[in-house]
Amino acid sequence: MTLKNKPISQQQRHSYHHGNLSDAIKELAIKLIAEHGVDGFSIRQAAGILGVASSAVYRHYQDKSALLKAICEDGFFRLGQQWVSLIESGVVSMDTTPQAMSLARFSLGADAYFKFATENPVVFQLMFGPYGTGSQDWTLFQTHSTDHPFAMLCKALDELKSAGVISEKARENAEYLAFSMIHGISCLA
Amino acid sequence: MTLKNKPISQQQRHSYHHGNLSDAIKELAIKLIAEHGVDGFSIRQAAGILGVASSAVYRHYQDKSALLKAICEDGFFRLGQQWVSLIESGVVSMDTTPQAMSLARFSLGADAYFKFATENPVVFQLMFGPYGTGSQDWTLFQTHSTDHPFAMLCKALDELKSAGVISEKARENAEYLAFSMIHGISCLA
DNA sequence: CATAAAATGTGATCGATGATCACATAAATG
DNA sequence: CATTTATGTGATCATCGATCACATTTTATG
Repeated sequence: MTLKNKPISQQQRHSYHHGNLSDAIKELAIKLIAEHGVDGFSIRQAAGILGVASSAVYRHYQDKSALLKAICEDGFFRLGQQWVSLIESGVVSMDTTPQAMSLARFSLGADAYFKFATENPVVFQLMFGPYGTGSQDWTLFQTHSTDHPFAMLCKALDELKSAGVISEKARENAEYLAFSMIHGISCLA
Repeated sequence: MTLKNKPISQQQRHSYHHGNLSDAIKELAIKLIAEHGVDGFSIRQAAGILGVASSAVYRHYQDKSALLKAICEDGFFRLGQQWVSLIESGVVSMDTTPQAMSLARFSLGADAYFKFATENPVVFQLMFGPYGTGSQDWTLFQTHSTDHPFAMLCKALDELKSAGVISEKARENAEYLAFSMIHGISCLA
């Protein structure tokens, strides 16, 4: 969803319209889930804290699971962003050979992934839980946005192949193996 | 919990006492969760299917989460069992060197883990979800039973070190890395 | 600017759920 | 056989997710 226009910090007093309920409830949900667990989280309670009727939430999300899924989408988006910004931060600018470049880029992906998992444990668990990729549909993975972590991983692997760091054979379906390893490591962090 | 005495298949008609509600509800829960998801599962519905009052379930489990946690414990127990039986199946008996032995044993652990994940997707997801190791307490990991998968992994790694396959340095905290990798790979299967 | 349309929030309400209770019945024990 | 313990029943409560007609605010349109 990529953050709306209005400032979040502004605790606007009761003016019938909340102004940014769509984002505020996602933010609050993450906090509440961290405290009371996923199934300890209720839309009613969250709405109450925000000083809003629970039914108002359903203007923005069809469902409780839709809200949680939206949080997951945010997570994938932010993870991709952090990966990009890590690459663009110029850490690899000193390297010269394409081999070293592609390797560094790949490694930065793992770093971003790991960092995200440790800094956003709730969202991370949600992303790969029943509401994220663990859900029935894999739409969260099938996005073709170039910013999507999975797409970026594929690109990083392609670069590794082009640079000759890994063989054509090793490249085949390597995204699943690489993703699994990075994910597994991040899981227990 | 390791399976009670009575046969499960026997669909005993209404005799006030169910006879094996404790196990039957776990078994049914796994099926229902596979169909309707974790939060689509309700104790009432499950009890109804078993022809029993929902309150009866609370004689065996304090809580809904207690029921799910029990399913996770079963999962860890069975996973450990399958690992052991895989080792004892004699697949490695032909190898002679301790190096090859320890390596084979380690590899069998990964096999068992992967096999379990693919054959029991619901339980596996539960085991590492909010009710398993993802929950607040890590008691499911802190068990000192030698049959526990994590304990067995540590043993397998110790064997690798003793056999000289890996160095003392590489052994340090390797259980976390190894477990993470195996887990990550099994996750996406 | 006025007013219609769209977006957002309200309060009431429904059925289902998790959980607890006193009570009933079966099984185990001596 | 009698008593204790394990197990199941039905009623009940508060809470939840979700939907509804209606109210209010914002936005767009003539």
